[in-house]
Amino acid sequence: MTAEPPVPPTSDTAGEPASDTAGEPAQRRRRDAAETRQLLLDAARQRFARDGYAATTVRDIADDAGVNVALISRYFTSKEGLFEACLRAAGDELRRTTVQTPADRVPETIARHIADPGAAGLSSQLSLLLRSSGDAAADEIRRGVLVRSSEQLAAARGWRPGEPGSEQILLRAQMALAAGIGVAVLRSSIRLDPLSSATEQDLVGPLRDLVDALLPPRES
Amino acid sequence: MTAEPPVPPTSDTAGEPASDTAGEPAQRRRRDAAETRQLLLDAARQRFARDGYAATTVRDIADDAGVNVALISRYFTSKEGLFEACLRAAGDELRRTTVQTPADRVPETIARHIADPGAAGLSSQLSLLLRSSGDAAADEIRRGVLVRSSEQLAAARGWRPGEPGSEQILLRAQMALAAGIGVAVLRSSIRLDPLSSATEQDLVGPLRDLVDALLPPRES
DNA sequence: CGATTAAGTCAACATATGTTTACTTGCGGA
DNA sequence: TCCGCAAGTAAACATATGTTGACTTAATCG
Repeated sequence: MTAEPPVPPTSDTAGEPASDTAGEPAQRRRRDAAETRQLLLDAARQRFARDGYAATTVRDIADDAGVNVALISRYFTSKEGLFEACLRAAGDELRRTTVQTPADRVPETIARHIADPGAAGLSSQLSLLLRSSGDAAADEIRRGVLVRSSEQLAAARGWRPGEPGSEQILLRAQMALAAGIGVAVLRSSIRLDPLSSATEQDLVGPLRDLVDALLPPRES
Repeated sequence: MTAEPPVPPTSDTAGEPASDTAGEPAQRRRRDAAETRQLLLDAARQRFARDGYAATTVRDIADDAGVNVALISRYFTSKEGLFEACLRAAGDELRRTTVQTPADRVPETIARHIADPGAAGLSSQLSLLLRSSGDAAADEIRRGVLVRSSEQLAAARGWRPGEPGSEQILLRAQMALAAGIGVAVLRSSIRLDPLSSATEQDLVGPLRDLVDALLPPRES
């Protein structure tokens, strides 16, 4: 329950990039634990983000990935373990996406990634962040990701930890994050029109207005 | 599958108000189909909103309501049917809450209701709206509720159906709705601090900024 | 008061699902 | 080339869950 058993070399982003949609990638090496692990991770993230944790079965994930169900238990201990791995990956991806953006460019960056309809995009990662498995460990991971993300966003707009008046800024950053997540879900999972068919061009303006209103670039 | 069988007089908001939290309401008439139906509806909405559809079992709901499991099938045909009834109720409640607010007061109204932590509050109804059962009928109901709500909000800010340039306004209204839902979920389900411990006072300012930025009170 | 009917209970069933165990197969080094 | 071991497979198991049907109990009406 504590030790992750045979776990392959944990190389993120395996050699063969997972094909975007159905159909295995041209030809894959017939036996490659790292790649198989990654295939499972990608399939799981997509399912979990779109359908939620409980509605997703391990057989669904295994079929999507084109591998055997038992490998989920082997590589991730359990369905819970796989979910936690997805959350961790989402956290990494989120950090990788938004870190080192010039601070005043943050809203556009977010907007551009939210607009991306791809299954591997940030939109999918954001949706994942409000899925819950009921497991305490997973909840803790998700909370950590959300806290870090909102702090990062808040820091770009003048928030400093502990500084008395600036707690407001963190609160507003969390609301901006919540808004982004809400938009992502209504777009990709619920498919509400015209929101879901809006292009990046359509979204970037309103999203900038939203973020700037919550987190004014200058003083609060 | 099409006819809702014995269905009692469908009196909404039964005589005995459902107790807010655990513990049956003082004394209830021992056999009252309408009240039982309402108890189930309340318990189900709460569970569905907090935990999602698949993660909620009919036995959970029945236990919360203090009634027998079989009554769910009797009164709502199936778990799906109960979920659809919850969505319909959320739609009614949402309409009832936001209709006939002076248009410029909409953000405060929404803010005040989102801030309400009560299980019966609008916050719970909003959270419910992004839960999915995978069933097409339920999806259609939810889409209808979301469309009506966003159109109502958009209309308060100058949107007129079909009018060419005003499609923008509808899009922005949907983003505002998405933001509200995101905030509600992060507050009540995910419990992200400091967002989840913020008071109505803390929320109303940022929320007004958010709505006004997306939907300027005057011209677009 | 007695019978009729609706409201509620109980137990069982069929199935879906997470997980494990024993087995097979292909890869890589000696 | 051959052997050992990791990678993958298949089938079975235990359990949880939605639903049903037969039964019991309390209201209501004559």
